[in-house]
Amino acid sequence: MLFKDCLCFQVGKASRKMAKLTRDAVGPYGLTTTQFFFLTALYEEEDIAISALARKVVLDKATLTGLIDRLERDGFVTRRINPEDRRAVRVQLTPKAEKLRETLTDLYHKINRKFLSFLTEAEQKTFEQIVSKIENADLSKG
Amino acid sequence: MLFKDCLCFQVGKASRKMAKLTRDAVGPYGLTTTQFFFLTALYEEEDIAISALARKVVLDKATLTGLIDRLERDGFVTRRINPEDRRAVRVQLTPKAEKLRETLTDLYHKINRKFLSFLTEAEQKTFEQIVSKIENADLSKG
DNA sequence: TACAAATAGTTTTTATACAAACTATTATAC
DNA sequence: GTATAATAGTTTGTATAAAAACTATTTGTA
Repeated sequence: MLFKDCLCFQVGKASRKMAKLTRDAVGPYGLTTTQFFFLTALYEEEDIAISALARKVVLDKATLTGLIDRLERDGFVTRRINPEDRRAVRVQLTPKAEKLRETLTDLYHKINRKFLSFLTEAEQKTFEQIVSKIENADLSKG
Repeated sequence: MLFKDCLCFQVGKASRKMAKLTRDAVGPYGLTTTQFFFLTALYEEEDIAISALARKVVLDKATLTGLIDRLERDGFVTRRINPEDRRAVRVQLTPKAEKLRETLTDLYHKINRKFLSFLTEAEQKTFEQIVSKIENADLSKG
């Protein structure tokens, strides 16, 4: 089996390619791919805890600390401590981010439609199955 | 369309998951996922130029500089300037890496077999099509 | 042959990404 | 009611990952 046929490598390669295409599309708004997706998740559900966001975007909470730091620095989001649980920090969209809501949401849908347009319906379905199988994968067993 | 259905996000999520599972498997050998795949590529074809390796693993040459730096530091590879073209640098495996060749190659095949075992033959085939389509994707057109 | 263009790698800078250790707060157990 | 465990985020350290600018070398060309 050759290196290029490795499933993990192929997924990584595809991921980098898609991230790059996305970055090219969202760069003009001063955003990286990850920042763009994070904002999209926030547009969907605002003022929620960092831990909830970490689960939603499937990234480590330590990764979110830095991500939110930079988005806060660039004026897209704010942090507010939840007075009912002072350990928990909630993230809010700033007016700057609200002003971009429609534009970025449209762009998000446009990018995704574009990616999906490369695949047939059957491929889309199969792909979701594959992702869900990988999600639940466990190398240690068997 | 909800955030979780985004194709790019799903591929990224799958990629991170597979990289993590791989890391858990190769960590005991003092290697990261990327280092492991890079070594695997070298086991397949040694003493080739960095630019050729960059094409093979589909990473930027700047990324390889750091990757090779660390593998050199940890005694897995060496750099040698090609006397026929003194711009070009070739990468060699050290005795330490050679000693691990069979073990790591076996592990590589084992991990990949495991990942593939989660998918049906049809899914494997479809998956390759999808990756190849993404590879050639272009968001700007259309 | 001299000089521009191309190529190969590195450096610098920035942004993920995560493990492990840490602080602060809240929940639980006794 | 206090010690302990659990939870929420941050900090620290390390490793990707790539864009842009840079150096060195080679190639192409006039």
